[in-house]
Amino acid sequence: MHDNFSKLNSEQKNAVTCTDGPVMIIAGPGSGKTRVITERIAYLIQLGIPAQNILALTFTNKAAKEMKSRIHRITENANAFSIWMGTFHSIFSKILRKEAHRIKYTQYFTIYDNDDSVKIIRRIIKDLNLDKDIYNAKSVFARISFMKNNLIDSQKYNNENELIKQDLINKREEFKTIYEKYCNECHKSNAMDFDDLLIKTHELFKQNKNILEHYQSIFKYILIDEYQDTNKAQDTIIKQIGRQHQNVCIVGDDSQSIYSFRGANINNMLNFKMFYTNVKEFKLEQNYRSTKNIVNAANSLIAKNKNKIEKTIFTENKNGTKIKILKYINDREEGDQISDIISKNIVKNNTKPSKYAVLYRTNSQSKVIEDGLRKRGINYKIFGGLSFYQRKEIKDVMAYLKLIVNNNDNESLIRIINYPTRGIGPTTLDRIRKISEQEGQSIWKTLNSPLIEDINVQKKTRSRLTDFVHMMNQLLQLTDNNVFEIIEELIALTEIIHKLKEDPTDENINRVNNIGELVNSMKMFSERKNNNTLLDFINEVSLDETKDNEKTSEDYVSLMTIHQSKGLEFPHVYIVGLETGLFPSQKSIQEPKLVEEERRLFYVAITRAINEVVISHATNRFRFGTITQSEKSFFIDEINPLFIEELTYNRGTDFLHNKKQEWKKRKTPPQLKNRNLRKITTGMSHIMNLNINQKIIHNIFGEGTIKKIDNSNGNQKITVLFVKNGEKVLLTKFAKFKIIS
DNA sequence: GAACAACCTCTTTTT
DNA sequence: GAGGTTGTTC
Ligand SMILES: Nc1ncnc2c1ncn2[C@@H]1O[C@H](COP(=O)(O)OP(=O)(O)OP(=O)(O)O)[C@@H](O)[C@H]1O
Repeated sequence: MHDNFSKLNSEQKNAVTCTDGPVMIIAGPGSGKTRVITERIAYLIQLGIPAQNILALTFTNKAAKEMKSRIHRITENANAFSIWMGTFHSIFSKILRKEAHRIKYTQYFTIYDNDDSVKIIRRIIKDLNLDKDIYNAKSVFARISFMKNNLIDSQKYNNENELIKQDLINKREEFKTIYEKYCNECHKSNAMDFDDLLIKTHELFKQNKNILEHYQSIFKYILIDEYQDTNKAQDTIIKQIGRQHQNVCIVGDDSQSIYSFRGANINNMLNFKMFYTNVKEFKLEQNYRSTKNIVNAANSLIAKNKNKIEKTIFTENKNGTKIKILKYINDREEGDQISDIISKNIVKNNTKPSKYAVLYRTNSQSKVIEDGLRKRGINYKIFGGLSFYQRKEIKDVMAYLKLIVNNNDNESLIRIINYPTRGIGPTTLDRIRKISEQEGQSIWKTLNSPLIEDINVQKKTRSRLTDFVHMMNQLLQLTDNNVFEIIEELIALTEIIHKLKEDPTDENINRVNNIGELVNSMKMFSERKNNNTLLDFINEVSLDETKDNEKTSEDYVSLMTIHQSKGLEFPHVYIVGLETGLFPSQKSIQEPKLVEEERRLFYVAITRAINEVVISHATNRFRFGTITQSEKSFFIDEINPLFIEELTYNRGTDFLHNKKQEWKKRKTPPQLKNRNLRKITTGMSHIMNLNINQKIIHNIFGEGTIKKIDNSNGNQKITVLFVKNGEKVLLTKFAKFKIIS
């Protein structure tokens, strides 16, 4: 009855057609999990299930986009487009806008990004006169975020003895106060951070039975991709909705769990069977994506992880070529040469740029690749990173726009009250904030009221304040105009561009251009038929959902972090920067658990490839304004040497025309095998002469006392209680520390 | 009190 | 390489 079924194997078919009741698919990369989800959606619609009753969730916007286009490919049914599909955050934000009044927000609430959140927390810490080194704003925020994602609010925190103990050890007695103040500040500003989008949804459903029932009756069929990366908040909301109809289909792979830093927990997936009744479980073992060599290499890598569900992953695809390991003298050379190889292969094999992807651990690595590709005139697109909308000048303009929609947004007001500079400095601002705090109202309310007369400032400053209020009031009138008119008026009234042009440094010219681009995109936005209000615009920007300019060509080399590449596939994959300290990250190296997660990340990277994987590393890298030396990542040596070949590059020769001579095989695989095995064993038997209660000083965690020493399997682990950072498990092989007693 | 320049600090990964 | 913080000048 359905053409595409011919393209499914029998297990996949079963998973697709088993539409009633809870279904769980745990399977390896490239085994068709996403395909099963998309086919299932098409199948449900074909069965006559109204599209509005289907909820399909993903973690990233890119995954959502990918799934939409896959559905587009397999069904002509126009209905398919009215399913609820998107990231958790975007779907929940829609629900929250609609129901905001029930949880004491208005539908115009602002969404704060991480920078906004950290700034607010920094301000709170300063207001409380706390030590900014002990209360590092970023780590306090990370901790708040972690708790929110685990549904621990500031009240529940009181019962979390373990967490309280950690904070005491870290000398952060006031953590709870900050947490409370932060939540208050957001609420008073009618603003939610990313995590609030989850926990407020949870709260909404918990407190309003009828609302929950309403959404249960809408979302009769729920499908979620990459379930291994759900956190507690997300898992709980799905349970709230899903328990009614039990038609929940989850798909995931524990070996691809790479988001534990934002609270993801694979136990959510593993416990699925306990919450729902009669869970049907499907296993997909055949990889349809990659060559045998790639599958084998990936298998040999992930075998090094102790923590995993055993799975067999095999493929019937052709053998393919070995993974190439390339070594360069520095990062510039790496970027340049990788670009060169891609550029030449595009010509040589007559392939499209879109068949190539360059993947990396950190966003900052994109720079050198970008330069190389641009130099050669190759189309490329960088995903993520410091996006356009995170640039200072754009955030400044956006802050005005957010204020127009939600004038209680303190954070945005503080951002722009003196931008462009208009003589309202920190002291004045502090006074206004104090009064607002006393009155229990937003800063704007204070400014826009007779209270402005009570602020203890000089005449001059007061008139600056009233000028500002006057200007803002003019802007606020524009709320319902079209977004293009708003931005034009905003630029005219604030003189932002005018002031930047007065001092035409390169940087400022760039800023003017960027603002120009923002104006352009708002112009395009304003020409939409619907969903074209300022609130819509801000919402899309905040959730990073901005539709790409249709104008840009589709044919480009993709540059992205491995995190973003999850769920995607490319014929040719280049993984750059495989250096210990970068990948795995310096911050992970010390804790075995984190190393395992990084290893999974590498696993994800390799398994994105259809035909070819090329891995590179550089001996010198420009980081932190200085050149740092780095060694080849030990992850490379964990791949069975049978599946890789290491090559070293001779500068100044031409790769394309005379491959054999340019790329000299540095080691033949058998030699390599022995060499590496020896290396790993010597590396492992790294046992230092240490004693319990010895004091050490660590390069990152500072002073601490050794509490436990574990010499089993030659890989010495020590448990250290740090004065400032609490207890950590370190591998002495990697940890940088000195013994001080 | 505000503005600007000079220093310091920190960069994992995402919504 | 961009934020915040500190120091100096107006
Ligand atoms: N039965 C099949 N026959 C042929 N090709 C298939 C089959 N099932 C899936 N594929 C193809 O295999 C590739 C991988 O599928 P898909 O992306 O759904 O896998 P996945 O399990 O979601 O992978 P990952 O977990 O790595 O994201 C896709 O190109 C898909 O079209």
